[in-house]
Amino acid sequence: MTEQDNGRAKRGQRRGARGPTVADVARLAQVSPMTVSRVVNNDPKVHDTTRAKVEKAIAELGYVPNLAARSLAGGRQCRIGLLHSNPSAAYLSEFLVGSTEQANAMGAQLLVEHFEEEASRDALAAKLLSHRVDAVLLPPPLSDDVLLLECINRAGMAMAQVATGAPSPLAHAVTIDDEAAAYALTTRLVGLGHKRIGFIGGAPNQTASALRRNGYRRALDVAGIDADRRLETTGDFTFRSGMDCALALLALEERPSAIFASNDDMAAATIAAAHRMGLDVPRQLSVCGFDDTASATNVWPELTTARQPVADMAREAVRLLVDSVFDAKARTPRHVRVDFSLVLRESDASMRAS
Amino acid sequence: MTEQDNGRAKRGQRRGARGPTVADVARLAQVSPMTVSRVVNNDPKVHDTTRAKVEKAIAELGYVPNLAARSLAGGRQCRIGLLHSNPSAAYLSEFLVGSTEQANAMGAQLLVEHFEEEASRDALAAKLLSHRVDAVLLPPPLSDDVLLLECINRAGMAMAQVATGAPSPLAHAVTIDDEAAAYALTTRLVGLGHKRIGFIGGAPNQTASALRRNGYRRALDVAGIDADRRLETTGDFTFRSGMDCALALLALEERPSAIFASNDDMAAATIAAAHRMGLDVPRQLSVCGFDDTASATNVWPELTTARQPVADMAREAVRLLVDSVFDAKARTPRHVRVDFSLVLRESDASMRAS
DNA sequence: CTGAAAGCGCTTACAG
DNA sequence: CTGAAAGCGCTTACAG
Repeated sequence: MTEQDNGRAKRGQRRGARGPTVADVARLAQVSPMTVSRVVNNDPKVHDTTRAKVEKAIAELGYVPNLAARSLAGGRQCRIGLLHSNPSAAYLSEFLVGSTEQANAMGAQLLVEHFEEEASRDALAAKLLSHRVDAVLLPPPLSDDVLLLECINRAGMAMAQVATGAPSPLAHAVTIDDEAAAYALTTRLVGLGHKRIGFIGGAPNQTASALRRNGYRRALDVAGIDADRRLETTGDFTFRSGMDCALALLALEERPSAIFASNDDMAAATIAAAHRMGLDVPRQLSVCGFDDTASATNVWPELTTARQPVADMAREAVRLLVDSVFDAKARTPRHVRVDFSLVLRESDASMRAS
Repeated sequence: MTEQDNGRAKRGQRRGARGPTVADVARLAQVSPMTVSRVVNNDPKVHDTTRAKVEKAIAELGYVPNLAARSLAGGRQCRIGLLHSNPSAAYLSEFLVGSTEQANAMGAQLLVEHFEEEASRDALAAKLLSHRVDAVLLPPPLSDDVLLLECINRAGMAMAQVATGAPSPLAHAVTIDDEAAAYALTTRLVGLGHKRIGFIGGAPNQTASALRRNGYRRALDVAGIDADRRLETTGDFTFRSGMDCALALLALEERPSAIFASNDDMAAATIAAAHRMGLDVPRQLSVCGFDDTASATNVWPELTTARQPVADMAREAVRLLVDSVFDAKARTPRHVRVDFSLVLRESDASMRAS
């Protein structure tokens, strides 16, 4: 040992231990770093004996791969831009939880960006590109913005539309069967004896709105109830619009005995409107919502509604995007449909002696 | 050129262009990569002329630093664990938006983890550690979980408590002045002529609850109104608890003419309770909330409330954490207090001929 | 099925 | 104020 080797750090040398690396694991398992990498990445070609040795060493050292090194070496980095403009905080919250979770699990980076209707779509695409975004996640209502889809597609980024009623050939899509869910809920109201069932539609620029309306109409049709167009109103998914529609419906000469609102916020508003007019829910008016967000249980009585698994849908969409970024074969747009369910609470009841 | 240099890729060579690198910028600007790095990282020692040249080259090439390479080389990686158990989706949504935004801006990775009261704190700390989490972000009510704070502290991770009433010496804290906000709101009600003002407190295990109660009491005291303990109730920040408390208050012999609820969900429930009893809000009952989350505008009438800038508070907390991970000097716990504001809407009114 | 070499894009630690 | 060298921890592209 010369004096120079000693005492002070060598040139170019770095400080600080930062946990075990592939090299440490390789040494302990008596294999090459390459083999450790294979085990970590589930390469099926590794021999079982070797794999066991490596896994033992990994457990012993508490090895966790360094994501930064992995994405640098792999040349693969996946940045997903999550664009939101959704006025419903309850929806967005669930969506964010699901998507961040999945993005972390898959080693992707999530950039959350607010997008205003009035903003320029081209400027947005340019911004995403400058942030090196590979793929874009679109919750409603942006999942239905055709101009935006085209713009992002031109910029060469992959896309996933969540909860759209009109999956684009340019994008992945994750949806529930909105028509069937609305049909099921309306049929339930019919089953409870309701014949005059009011409808509050969602924003016309969201394609799912039309599907829900179709489901409502079909249920009435199947039940042999004559459609009365005066019972159909159109809101925009906000509480305020729900209030307006509900007041209009309740002011009708022949007042409906039940109202199906196309989301929970508007259903909550319907209950508020009923109370405002001195009507008891559900005794004098049954109300159903849609989505089963937090709003469904932040009213009294709590809402009977169709549950849309928002967090799961966000996870699935992230999975589709990450796969298409990392694997060219997964680039073909896929449409995944997940199950909805009916959640029965206290806002609806059967038509007895009214 | 030999035949071998040509035609096929050299050994060890990687594929695909992935955007300009420091080397590209350096070449164009005719400086070393090192200088480019300095400019990008705002090193003040770079000469202005040099800096200008480099910045021009950066703009020309549209250079964006590769975060993976940066954190690998820098040896600095910052992973922040966001632990949540908040039942309020409206609050969580804002919190998530703010924290993800800031984490991205600072090149930190955010891991979002749900934590149940019943779960083991030690197991949680172990899990965070195994995910290489450097710092933990705690929104309420976890920001008040002293056992959790101790546990995370023992594991050596930095922490930030958001919206706590009791900043720990072990953690950073970002708060508003809850006492002052509650005082301001109650004083407003007094100014409107109310003398019997009901109070719905938040969960007793959240320290901010006591502060809000103190503010309420002090306002009455300053106004010279005798405190009547029957007007004080305790909820747990959920809609349901707000409903129970409001019904109890409205069943009082001498009914209050105003109710101040410690968050918006409970205030919304108070309005529902009033309607349920046939009382007009605000004509027969004034109601105030706290937080100004989405719930404040998802009721009719919309709530007068104290605005807590949740997203900004989350951003500030992330900033404190990232700084303490990267800079030993920033490790000393800091307490940042941000401003609240009063948002006046339609749920309160002056006491006229009742 | 396994390994040796080179490289991903940046920054640290020096030395001028 | 600026630069040459080495290294961060992993994976790609080969070659056995």
